[in-house]
Amino acid sequence: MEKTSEWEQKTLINELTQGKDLAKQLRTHLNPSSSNETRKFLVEKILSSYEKALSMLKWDAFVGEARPTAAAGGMLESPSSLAGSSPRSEGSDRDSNRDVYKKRKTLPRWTEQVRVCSETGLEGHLDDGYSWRKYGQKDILGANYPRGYYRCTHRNVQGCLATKQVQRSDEDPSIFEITYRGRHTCILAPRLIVAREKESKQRLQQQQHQQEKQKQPQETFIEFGTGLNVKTEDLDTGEKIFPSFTFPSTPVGSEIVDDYIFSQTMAENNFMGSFSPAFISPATSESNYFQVSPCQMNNFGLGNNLQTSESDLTEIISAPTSVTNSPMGDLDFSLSPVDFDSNFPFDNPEFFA
DNA sequence: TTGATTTGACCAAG
DNA sequence: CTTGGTCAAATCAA
Repeated sequence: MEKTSEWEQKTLINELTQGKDLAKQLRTHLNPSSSNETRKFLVEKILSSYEKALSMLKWDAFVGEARPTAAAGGMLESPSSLAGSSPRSEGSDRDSNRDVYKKRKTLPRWTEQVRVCSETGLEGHLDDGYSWRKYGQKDILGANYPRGYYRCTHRNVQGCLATKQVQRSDEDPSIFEITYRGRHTCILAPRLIVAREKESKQRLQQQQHQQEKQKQPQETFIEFGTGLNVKTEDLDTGEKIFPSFTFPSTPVGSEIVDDYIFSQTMAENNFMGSFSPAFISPATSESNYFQVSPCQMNNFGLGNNLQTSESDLTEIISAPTSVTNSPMGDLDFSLSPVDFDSNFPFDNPEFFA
């Protein structure tokens, strides 16, 4: 269990650190010789990083709140706090998989409203790094556009229960409202994220090279531009969403470590000190909602997000226990379950080897 | 052939 | 009843 939060912390820290590094990058690009595109791109990436981090924090804060034992530790969740009793256990009466309907409801849910500035930028945030598989589409009453239903590609293999809904906004078709449900418990996903990040950074790198050498700004690079709203809607159930299957600690590592301009992260591990006290007790299920409009378009009136916290903690998510025994699960133990602390060797390539 | 998408049916909740 | 969410067979694509 704890390893999940470990992973999340790493990802979180990764995002924050990345944001910091990107900000540094941005600072160096404030001189007039740098192109506007570069700066825009950096801003996008920074916002994206912080947005991800905040999303995670909201989730973690919720978990901490819902489970008093962990509250003190907040997202830093001491391993012992959740150790003992896993709420699942019986799972005997789910003969039909029909009661996924019930269980779905208990998953955490949050919404991102993604504005797409250009057609190609569309993929910037709609493709969030996870691999999704569409499993349905439905016309929604009062909506001009159908809602698409996606679930994690690795659901069957790894029991990842994450799903998302994508709905195009009526008024502004460039806005997509993406509702996420559940956290990814799959292993591949984080790698994909990293891969993507790396990808985009490399693109930035290329971009910079191009600009420096041939002064040839390219539209494509800035089309990441999205306006992004995130609200945490339903943080119901403090139950263990991640039954017994957790991530290995690896994913954030291997690819990040290698290259590029953002002397990636973790090297200067003063991060812990900076964020732990501040984030321990964020206002949980309140309108944790932020909005940015990097495209400098007008803000759209999405500011009032009613939080309908329907927390029926009675529902227990019992993901297939079999997942625990999956081969992937072994990875779980291949890496030391160290308590995550500020000395976590992110910057040590060997750790991820 | 395998994996993803489409799409109508089905189910639960309200 | 209606509606939103999911399933699963058919279909498409690599």
